[in-house]
Amino acid sequence: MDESPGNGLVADLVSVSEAVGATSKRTEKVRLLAALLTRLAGDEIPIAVGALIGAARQGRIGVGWASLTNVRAGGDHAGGVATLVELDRVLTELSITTGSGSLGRRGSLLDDFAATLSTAELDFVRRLVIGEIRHGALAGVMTDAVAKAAGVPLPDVRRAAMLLGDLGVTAHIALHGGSAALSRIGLIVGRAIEPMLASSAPTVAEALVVTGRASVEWKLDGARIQVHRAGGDVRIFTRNLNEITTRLPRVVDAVSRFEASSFVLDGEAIGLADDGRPLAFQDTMRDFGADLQPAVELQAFFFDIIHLDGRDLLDAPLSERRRVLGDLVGGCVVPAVETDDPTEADRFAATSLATGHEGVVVKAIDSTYEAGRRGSSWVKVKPVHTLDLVVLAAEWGHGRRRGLLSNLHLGARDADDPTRFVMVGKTFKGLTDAVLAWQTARLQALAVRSDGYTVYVEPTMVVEIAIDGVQRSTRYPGGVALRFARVRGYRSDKSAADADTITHLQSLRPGN
DNA sequence: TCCTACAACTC
DNA sequence: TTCGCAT
DNA sequence: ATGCGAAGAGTTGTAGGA
Repeated sequence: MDESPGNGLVADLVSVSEAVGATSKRTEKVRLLAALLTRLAGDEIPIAVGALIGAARQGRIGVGWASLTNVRAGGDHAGGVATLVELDRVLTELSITTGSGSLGRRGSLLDDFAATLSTAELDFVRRLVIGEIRHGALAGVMTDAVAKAAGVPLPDVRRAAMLLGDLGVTAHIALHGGSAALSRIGLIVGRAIEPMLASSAPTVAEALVVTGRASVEWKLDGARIQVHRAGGDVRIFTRNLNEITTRLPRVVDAVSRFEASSFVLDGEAIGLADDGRPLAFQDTMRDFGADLQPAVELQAFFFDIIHLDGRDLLDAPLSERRRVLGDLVGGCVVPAVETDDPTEADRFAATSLATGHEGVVVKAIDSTYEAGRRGSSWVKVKPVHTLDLVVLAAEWGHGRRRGLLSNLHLGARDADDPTRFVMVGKTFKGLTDAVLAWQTARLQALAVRSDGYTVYVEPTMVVEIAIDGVQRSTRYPGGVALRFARVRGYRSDKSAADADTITHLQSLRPGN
């Protein structure tokens, strides 16, 4: 691909991105990127950071299943066709090689394009150029490089980037002001920071082993929200820092009455039925996703507070944050109990489930608010259901799963007709490389027909599938679909006649 | 104008 | 969102 | 321990073709 002679920045970006793409060693990437950062002028730093995050991983990226799947099956994760078209333009302006051909025709050359850069990278660069960039996915290598270039501790850079929501600006500050300048950065009410995330454990007892004494809290099955109020100005953000203030009038109204002048709250938006039980997730999302008419129904329940009246609470222990939270939000608090006793915690979790909620989150009682991180301080526990289902077909994988049959079509047995199976979902999760290789051979041997990307097989293989639950579906003929299905393992000891029935799955639907 | 495919978002 | 793999 | 890549279910909103 030819590169037009650009200015110094572009030339640097191109050469460094090529060098970075040529090595698979993370430390070497970091060294190269840091070296570039140290020789850039001030206002070049933010743009370079974003552009390089895209380029940094060039050459070791998958093919990008998303483009294909998006076009054919209506999936997502791709960033979309329009995004790719725009990015092609952006990258051309930056004289960064983007692979072969143009992207003028929808769906035509997406695979070639994605083979060169991942869609997530492209989206990151697009957002950089149109001014939406935030610290986010794929910033790991770059964060390391910024710390190295500035000669400051990595945690300082992470913290600042998290609070500013912008790694480019953070790099600028780090390179010019060092640790001292970074440490002066605080949370700004009105600007979203990355929410703290939770790991997961199979049981409450195991979660408690990780956390020690904990606040055990109901896990509500809604949408994560971060609510800022500065004086009378309320802003609400999603988990991915999208602003959705106007969609949640009831929440705006509620927090407007809290008696404080400024605060930042972390919580969940969810709809409740008249009897107080939570709406099905998809019904909460119907309101949450609707931009045109506001979701009057959805209300907020808060489980954390990270700022109050000029004081950042990020470094305060959870025990104190919960106290402050309770005083501020009153009844809008997520039910919680503080304990280190597995039996008591289990009882509390059972209450959550009995009320219709998802489970619990077990949070170390002394932990600070580690924004943007998925540490061990928060551990979620949800019940797992297991089913035996029949493999009806498998789709060829993309990227690192190219050449392997990956995504399984799962069917439940029709109790009345042993020759019929009702598809209830797909899964690609839980498969090790060894199982992937084995099933590729096995399923091809069982193939009855193939259309180039899906291989349909004799319905004889039984897989044990773990799910979080089932939901009503209009897509699948049985009216039921699996939620978060993953493979536990093949059950070669079982035949299709032993598989769970569609009737059984239907009985699992909420409301039955 | 209706309908479908796609995009962007939640989990 | 879950999970497996690489670092 | 952390980040990445594989790809699932649902929802609303919109561009564009019939």
